[in-house]
Amino acid sequence: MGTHSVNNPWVRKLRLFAEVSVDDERFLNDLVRNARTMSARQDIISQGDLSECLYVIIEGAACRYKMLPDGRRQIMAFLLPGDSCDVHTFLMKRMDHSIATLVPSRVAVIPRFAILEMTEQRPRLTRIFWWSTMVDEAILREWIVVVGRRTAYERVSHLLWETYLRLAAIDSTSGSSCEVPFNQTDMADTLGLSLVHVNRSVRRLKQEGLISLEGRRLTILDRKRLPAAANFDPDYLHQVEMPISRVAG
Amino acid sequence: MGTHSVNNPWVRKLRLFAEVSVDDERFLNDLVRNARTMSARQDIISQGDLSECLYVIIEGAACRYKMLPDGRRQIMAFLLPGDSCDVHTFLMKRMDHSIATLVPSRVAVIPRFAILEMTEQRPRLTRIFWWSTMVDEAILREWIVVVGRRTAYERVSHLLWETYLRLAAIDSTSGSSCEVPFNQTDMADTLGLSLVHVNRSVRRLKQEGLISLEGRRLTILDRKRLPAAANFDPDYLHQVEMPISRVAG
DNA sequence: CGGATGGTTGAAACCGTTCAAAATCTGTGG
DNA sequence: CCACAGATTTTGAACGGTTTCAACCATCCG
Repeated sequence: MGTHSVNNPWVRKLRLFAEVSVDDERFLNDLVRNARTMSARQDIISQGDLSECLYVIIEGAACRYKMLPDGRRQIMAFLLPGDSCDVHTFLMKRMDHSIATLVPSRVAVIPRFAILEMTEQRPRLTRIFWWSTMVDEAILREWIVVVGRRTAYERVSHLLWETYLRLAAIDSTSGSSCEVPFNQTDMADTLGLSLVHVNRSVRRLKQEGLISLEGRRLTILDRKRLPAAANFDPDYLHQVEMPISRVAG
Repeated sequence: MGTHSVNNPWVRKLRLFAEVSVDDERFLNDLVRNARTMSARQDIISQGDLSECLYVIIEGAACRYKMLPDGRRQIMAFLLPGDSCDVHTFLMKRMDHSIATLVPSRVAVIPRFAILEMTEQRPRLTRIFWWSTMVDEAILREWIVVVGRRTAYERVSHLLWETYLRLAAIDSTSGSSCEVPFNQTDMADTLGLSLVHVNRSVRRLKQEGLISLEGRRLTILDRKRLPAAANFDPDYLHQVEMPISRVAG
């Protein structure tokens, strides 16, 4: 009935980087027990809040975003099951951005003292945790290249391929298909484009036979040409090379 | 002759976040002794390199950047005296981006074992260090909003004001003037704009009496209207509020 | 003084936006 | 099973911010 160890997406995510001991796993499972159920499009934390807990996505998906005074929105990250708002963040007094669910989700709320306990008593686990935040940062850097120096067509290809790879790493794909956590409006606010132009770029990708996308169901039709269209750098996701060969029995 | 403690910009930078003990200061001063002198426009580390050391800018300035196969460049961060490529980075095997000097610089090269020693024996210092990487990340996130959702005019204003504030925090301004570490081509590659359009936005800022910019000499002529033009969020730099009141005697 | 680097300007072309409307899909309640 | 509202996707047409191309100018420095 309760959460099974193997079903704890946090553990599964961290396993992408290194072995997690049975004891560490128990520790993480305890932390995850009281997960909060949230509906779609709800703030987990809002800009200006004091962040006193660490949030980990157990099920569903969320995004980090910022609003400009006139209503323009920019999404700066997607959080998938096993992802957390970085350890750092909650050490800072005030949030300088918001995090909101994109779909109905379950979010574990981990009190500050538990993390402090971890950093003091579980150095190995802490290091694995660090590693995962490094990858988050690498993604952030790559996104700057995406919005700063890529065309609309490249941007859309890039986001779709990256998302597919990230979902694949946590076993959330079936074959060449997956359920992306965003709609086209979200894509626009992520890529620094207008909704209309995102739609046209998607259309072109469909017409060229690289993808199919119906609602949130994405299917990769050409695993070579899609990343090529994005000018995709195969290196920045670091971890993704392992998980593919990882394939638990 | 040698580097004086008070002149160690690394210590000065970390002092923006919290007290640094005399002993910790000595430790940092030792690390900084053998700084490497570099000319302008030279890679400190290149994409693909194994990063085995931590680099700290002692004098001058550098930038983190990434190239696309066809030569497009995107700058993802400016590193000022006291800044380091994050602790994280050098724990990763391969660099997924490059770091290069922008002007003649001195760069401290700190071996891996020294950092490991620090993280194990100097928890307080390690925490301060962490804090500073948090701010770097916050800047990174803000830059995504800059390139993703702001107009050219806003972007240029934003970069100039942010740079002025960061230089002010490390006592590298004289009154309303400072020496920015980049030229207009660098600005273009930072803001996701063409050189020509950066130039026009700068011209407009001059005409409107918000700034003066001759070569790299920037003077803020209107401390209210410049950040307003940028839609500047006063919060994301977190640390800057302290340093201003800090004013060492 | 000549060569290099960085800044400035004009005109035309283009990529992406904006505005506006229609089509499709989903869930809800009658 | 249908009607209806709300959200999301799709399409067309006109506009405009930004880029590109192509000069020209200024400054620095050996």
